[in-house]
Amino acid sequence: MPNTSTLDGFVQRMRLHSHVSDSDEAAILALPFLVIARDQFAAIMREGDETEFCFVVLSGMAERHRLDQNGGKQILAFYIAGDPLNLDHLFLDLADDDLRSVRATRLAAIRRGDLIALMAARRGVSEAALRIFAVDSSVSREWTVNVGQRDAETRIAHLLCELQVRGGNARGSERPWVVSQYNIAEATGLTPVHVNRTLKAMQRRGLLASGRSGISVGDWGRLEEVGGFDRRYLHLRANAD
Amino acid sequence: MPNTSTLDGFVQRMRLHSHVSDSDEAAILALPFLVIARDQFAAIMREGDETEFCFVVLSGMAERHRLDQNGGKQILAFYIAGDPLNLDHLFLDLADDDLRSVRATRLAAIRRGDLIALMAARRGVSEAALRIFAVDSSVSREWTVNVGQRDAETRIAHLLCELQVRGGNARGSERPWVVSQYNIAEATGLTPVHVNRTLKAMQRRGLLASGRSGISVGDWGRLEEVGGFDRRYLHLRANAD
DNA sequence: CGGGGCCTTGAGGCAATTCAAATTATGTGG
DNA sequence: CCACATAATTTGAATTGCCTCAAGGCCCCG
Repeated sequence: MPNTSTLDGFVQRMRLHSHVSDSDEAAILALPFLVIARDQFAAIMREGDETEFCFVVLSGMAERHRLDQNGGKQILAFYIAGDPLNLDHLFLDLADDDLRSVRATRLAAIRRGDLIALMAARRGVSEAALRIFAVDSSVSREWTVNVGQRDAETRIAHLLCELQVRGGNARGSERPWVVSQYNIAEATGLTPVHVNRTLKAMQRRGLLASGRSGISVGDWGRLEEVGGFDRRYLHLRANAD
Repeated sequence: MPNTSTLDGFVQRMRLHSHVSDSDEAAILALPFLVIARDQFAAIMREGDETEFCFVVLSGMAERHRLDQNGGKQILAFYIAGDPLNLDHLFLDLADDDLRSVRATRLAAIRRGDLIALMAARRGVSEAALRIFAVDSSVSREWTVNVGQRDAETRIAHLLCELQVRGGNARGSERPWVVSQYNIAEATGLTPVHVNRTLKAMQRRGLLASGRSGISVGDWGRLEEVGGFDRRYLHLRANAD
């Protein structure tokens, strides 16, 4: 279990994709940061804001979304403990998306300049951070495929598989998801009504199970199959150390 | 007009987002590269390939796509002259998407190690390249919004606006698009049949005009409006120098 | 015990798909 | 430069997956 008062989870996230040396780890843990607490559905950053901080989830969950002209809202990413929210802001001066908490959440706010300086000083940190950035862009493209090419059940199954695997439940534990059906709708480009109907149908067929604290995996193998889920796009290392 | 035998276009692309010094420009132009020629619809890289080269479009057009289980194909990006195709491959060892030419295309293939070395040696080059990477990921997210939230006409209008602006036709010249209706369908998550019907309807209303060499802008202002197009996500500098 | 999220269900409508085929461009070899 | 092959666009008819609108039920929490 990562220490949720430090950047330990950030290092663990890096280790999903990269080798991180002990000295690089120590340097990351020595980064100064502010702890930011947010209630459910609270803004972290807004489109157009100046990019001063990079955020890392300490506990809870956050999302990135973009609004379009017609009032539509598309969630573009979910961030769980250890995930950086906005590495892109290391290279851009203005935010192009909104960042929001999905539930009560604590974040580490690292000064952009501090992280840039550390990356300039330490090649290993730079590579690990940029690899996360590259992986996140791969995940983002998978979401485009999800909403562009797949029907409702497939979209939902795929999203739920991703959340399980990223959450460390490699084969789909019974641990329930903590996203609402509204969140699923906003992430998959469906209406909440249709998400509900589809989830119900998936429960009836045993793909999903309903516990008291939310929906959980019913049959992981079939869920992966239905979702067309192939975790290669997550670029997980074979042997995390 | 960029010199299509050199990396001049790549520097120009950088200058859409960043200031590039003369010495950085000279260093980029001095990078060794191979020229790769491809006919229409020819593979440049495949998912699973090892990442040895970074490609830059010298002339023509390329795309990135991903296939899903059900045979669906989602185009995730179009690349025009000056655009790097795969900066993500600087940080990953295996390709997660397919890269293909959209028509007859010439590419510069730069050894990954050469570009990494230049970026390590020159902060300005590193910043300019990473900023392109960040902008491309913003564009990618806009595509997710496009297929997730907008109806057929809006999606198509938005895509066409983006191609006009990125192609340097700031206010929508009469220069026709060079993508086929199939390409538009694959990029917008629609069927070619429906793309065709929608394009026809847009022509009837004067949004688009049909010349002999393809479809072109009819009414740029209304096209932007219909597409809900706001170019901020492209992160273009106010004054390109 | 009452209010506000969130989930659930029903009925009807429509945007986009599927399947099928005709027409128009594009290109190529004789 | 024409004949033929191939690709790209166009049109029609029928179907459907998902949306819209509307209302009711559950459960947590003050």
